[in-house]
Amino acid sequence: MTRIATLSESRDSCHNCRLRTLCLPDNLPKDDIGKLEGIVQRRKPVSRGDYLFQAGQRFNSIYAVRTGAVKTSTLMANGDEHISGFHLPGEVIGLDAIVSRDHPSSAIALETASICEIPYAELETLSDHTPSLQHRLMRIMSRELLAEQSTNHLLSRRSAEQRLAVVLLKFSERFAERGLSALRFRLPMSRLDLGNYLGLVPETMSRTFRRLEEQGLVGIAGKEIEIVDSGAMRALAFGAEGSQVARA
Amino acid sequence: MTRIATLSESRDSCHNCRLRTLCLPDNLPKDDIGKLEGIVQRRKPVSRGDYLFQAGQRFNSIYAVRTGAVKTSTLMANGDEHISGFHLPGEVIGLDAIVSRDHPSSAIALETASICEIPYAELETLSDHTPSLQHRLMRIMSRELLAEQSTNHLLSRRSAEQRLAVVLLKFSERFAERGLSALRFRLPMSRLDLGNYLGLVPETMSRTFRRLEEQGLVGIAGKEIEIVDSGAMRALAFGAEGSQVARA
DNA sequence: CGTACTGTTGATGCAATTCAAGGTTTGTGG
DNA sequence: CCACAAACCTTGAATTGCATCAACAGTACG
Repeated sequence: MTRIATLSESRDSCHNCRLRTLCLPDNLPKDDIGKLEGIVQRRKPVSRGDYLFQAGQRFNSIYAVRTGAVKTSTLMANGDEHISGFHLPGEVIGLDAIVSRDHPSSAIALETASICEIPYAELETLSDHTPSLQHRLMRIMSRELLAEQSTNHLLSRRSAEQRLAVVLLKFSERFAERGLSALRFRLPMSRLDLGNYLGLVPETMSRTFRRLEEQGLVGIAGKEIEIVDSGAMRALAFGAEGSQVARA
Repeated sequence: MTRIATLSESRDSCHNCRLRTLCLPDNLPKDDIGKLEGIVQRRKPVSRGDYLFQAGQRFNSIYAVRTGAVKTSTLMANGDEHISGFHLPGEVIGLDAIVSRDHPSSAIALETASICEIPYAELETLSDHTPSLQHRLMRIMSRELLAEQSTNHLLSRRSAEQRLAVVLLKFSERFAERGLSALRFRLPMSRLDLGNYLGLVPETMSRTFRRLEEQGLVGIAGKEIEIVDSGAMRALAFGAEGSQVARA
């Protein structure tokens, strides 16, 4: 039951993973983390453009991002790609496949990434008699649901400037949660991909980035982003007047 | 363990509920349905406009729609309502609140509705030693995730006509799943609400409905909808050369 | 060290919003 | 059952924000 950690296990273990508070192990008792570790497979790093899985492929595992970044996308009837999300370290991918036999979307590495694979059958068996893990899974699903809702929200009747402001602030938050700077970061995806996600064409992305820069809200250098006036950004992103933090 | 069903229990029980294959009891062994029934609270019907719960309120229960229809919505920073979904009999509401202590959105009856309330703490305790229920919950969450994704998809770069066609076809499907006609049905929400959900202004809704009717795709009489040419509807909704994106 | 991908800029067109006003349905109390 | 208010829905005209088209400049990389 209690496994003796070898040196290499220790370096890679969920116990010591910097991301454990975001990922599956959060709130699990030490014993249960050990059990989880028993079924997690750490695969060799994937490179930019590699598929973790493809749409239509049989669902076997869910995946947790350890380093790097991943996008998930579906192919629409006319052959166009629709990007449904970007996934940073600590996030779990593939949960939308549990209900059917097959993955509804593809997952593609945006840059070199290391990934943990968790075979779902084994995870299910383990959680059958591990309430803490079960509760954690429900909470993660609920979190994903919230994230999707907020994306809906984002796409519904907002201007290009607002969409970009919202998404930049959201990335800022997500980087901060991972111990990185909230004010200076590097977007892992192309403008094309970000535009696709936001429902905007690349030309509009370019012009909108420029407008935010001209207004002194952000600094842009390729994929490097600096949030210059986060108050004004928040005001632009969420509603007409005043940054939302202004009210008690 | 095995409960003797009284007459009134029998009429209202999950065992006999017409919706059990859509709702929580699906795929559960008889015994486990019995256990589930032990914690389900059937409340007196709510009327149009009544809240099941309000955004910000403490999360205690999830809710299943038995009859009628419900919308969920959030209030945006500027005071506007944003409708995040419409819920028909057999669907479960409130799953987005599991991760936090509070409901992120409000649930409001669109018409007289009867609702089953399931206290979440009890559901969690029960599922701790009821794998079938646990698996069912995960599958329902996964289904919700898919539904949200398809809403994102819908809002991302599609014309008003396409959005309306997609949403009408989706309602058609959902009514059919519930044993109602797929070709003639009554939308439970106002055009205002449907427009809000689709990210369209009421004027646009009105014009778009009319255009679909003029093209002979649907028949419209207030909230009564008839799908006249479902092939053409599908072509418009998911099809190749609708209006916007026609490339090689 | 060129080929393909990604990003930028300007000119033009169009779909959906906005503004304005009138019509219709729904619900409520007398 | 009617009267009346409050929603809800429709129609037309003017406006605008984003897409499209076209051309070109970086940049990444085999």
